[in-house]
Amino acid sequence: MSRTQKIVARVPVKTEHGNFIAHYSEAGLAQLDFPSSRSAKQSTPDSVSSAQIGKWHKQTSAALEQALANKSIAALPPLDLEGGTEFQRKVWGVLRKITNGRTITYSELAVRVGKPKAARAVGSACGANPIPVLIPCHRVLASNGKLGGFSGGLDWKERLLTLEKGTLL
DNA sequence: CATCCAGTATATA
DNA sequence: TATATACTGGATG
Repeated sequence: MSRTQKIVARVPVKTEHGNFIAHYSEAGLAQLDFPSSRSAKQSTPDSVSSAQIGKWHKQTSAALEQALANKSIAALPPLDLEGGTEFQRKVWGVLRKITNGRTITYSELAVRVGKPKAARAVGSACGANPIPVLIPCHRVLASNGKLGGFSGGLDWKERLLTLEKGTLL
């Protein structure tokens, strides 16, 4: 996928689970990365360069903390989903409707976007989700109860689910 | 129970 | 154009 988005700021978000990195474009929050490894190349994150981004970041931080504390998210900053196809945006839209602690299967998700046979494609769409946690891609399970996979590492998916469901399985 | 296969949207080589 | 995916349900051995 070609993210032609222009990231104007990368700001670290400190949480009890680590240092996430929020990427902002002119339109809003464009991407969120899990702590460590992957984006260890965070070349000196541009500091907050405008009041608007500062405001968005405040919302992002709050939302992330709430999500990681198993609380309902009060507000989200505008999301810049420019990089997604229509199909992917539909999938992400459905994901955002999944309430705290609830899970869904890839196939049901496929049904909800009008393509009951596209469970596999749904998996790809989830993987393309630029904003994990806030767009709960971790609440999607395979129909047989398996976790499937997760971009940020299966350990995260498990951790998040355990956190939300109290006890997984 | 282990494989295989088609159907589907995207990405990558 | 071919292959590989965060899949699934059905067919086959």
